[in-house]
Amino acid sequence: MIQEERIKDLSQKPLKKGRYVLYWMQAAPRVTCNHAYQYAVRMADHLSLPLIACFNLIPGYLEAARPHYRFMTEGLLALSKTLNDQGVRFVIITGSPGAALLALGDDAALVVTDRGYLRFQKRWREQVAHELECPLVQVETDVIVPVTIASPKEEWSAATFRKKITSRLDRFLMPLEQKKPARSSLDMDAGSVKEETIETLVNKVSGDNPGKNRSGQPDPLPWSGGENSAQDILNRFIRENLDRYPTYRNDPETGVLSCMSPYLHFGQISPLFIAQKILETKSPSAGTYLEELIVRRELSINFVHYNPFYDEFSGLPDWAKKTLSDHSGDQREYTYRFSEFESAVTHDPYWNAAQREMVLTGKMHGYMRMYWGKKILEWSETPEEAYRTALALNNRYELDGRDPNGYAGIAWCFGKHDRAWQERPVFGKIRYMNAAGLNRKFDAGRYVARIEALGHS
DNA sequence: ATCGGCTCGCGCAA
DNA sequence: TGCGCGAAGCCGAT
Repeated sequence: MIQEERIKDLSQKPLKKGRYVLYWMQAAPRVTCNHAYQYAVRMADHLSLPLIACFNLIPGYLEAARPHYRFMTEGLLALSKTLNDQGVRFVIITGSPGAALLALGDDAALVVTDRGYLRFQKRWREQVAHELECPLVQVETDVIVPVTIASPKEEWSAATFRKKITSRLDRFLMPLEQKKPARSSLDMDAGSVKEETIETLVNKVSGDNPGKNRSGQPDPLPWSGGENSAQDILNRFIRENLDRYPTYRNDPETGVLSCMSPYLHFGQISPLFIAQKILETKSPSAGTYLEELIVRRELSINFVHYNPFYDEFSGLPDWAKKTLSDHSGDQREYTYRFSEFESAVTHDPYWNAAQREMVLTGKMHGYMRMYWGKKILEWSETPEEAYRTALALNNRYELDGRDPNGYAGIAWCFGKHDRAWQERPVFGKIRYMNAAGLNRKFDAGRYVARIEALGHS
């Protein structure tokens, strides 16, 4: 079922006479459990037209984050095969955002797309909606509950948001029927559009300079992209670790996490699909996992959607900005600059291990992310600088960087979605964390040893 | 080991 | 306007 609240006509233009329906697949490059894809299939069948799908690569991203680009490309390679099996031609285009897409859109009766919540994703869709001659219809599929339905405003905390979103699961946590289009588009031409072949893309990322990229991050990272990989990892998580999840999710040495965040970030798996699989197990641990997947994840989306300053210090709540500013001049026991944080050379072996885990694997353990962010706040000249450092490192090295969860996660370290605590130097009333806390939860020494071994292998 | 206090502002009842 | 509630941790008292 595709709830009408997921669907938004972005331009209110009349249908055009076209050769096909185009699904501009951007935030959700997957076939399984994709409301936007299913909407496009239905519209194509309804109009008796074939369906073509396209993905627009942004060149600027390429140089900045090679392992990320590779992960995405692996996903696209698999996706291309799956789409072809369904009789859908898949066109990959590059070049400045817009131009090639508009050319493809020239021959379309309508264009369907998925929804993103970050500034550039919104702007991009607005611009394309404006410039296309046919309608652009957006279908929201990377959330269980559409963002504006979950709440009409920026939420204060998980507590205020939880009631609202859970009350809407009845309607939105519903299976989506998977249909193939009736007509094939495999032998259609894409007009004047300059296409990238998958082979070219793979060569671009694997040909020159394998091993390490500019940032010192291994290439490839120990993850392979694509919806099949995502589903395999999910199945293994359910089989081996879901039951232990509530007890051990804060223990990086037990390794019980689902590791879905990179796949969710790139849209290679659907949160609805994950939630259904988890619920099917009837495991007593389902509730704890779904709290993270639904309440926390969609709270992050609520944050970036409603807060225009989601990536700056100024987006924090007033009490947090005030208390941090009050303590801006406090003496810091240690201070480091960006490059020192980046190369993991602080005095703290736990912090360094967390930073190295992120660089070496593309995914820092969730519990360490809190400690890591708190310490950047503690050891930077100013809270504003700390905020920039944490966000830049997160975006550069985490495979799930530049995700709503990343922005909300960093903001949380600085008080967002949290409460005030006993006032202390540097932090003010922001929640404090220290190394003793790590050792209360797990054997932090073993964690350090394991990460060091990773670096030498 | 376990427990209460720390502290804020939302959201609802009056 | 007032009050109950919740919140991914620390710290010190028991």
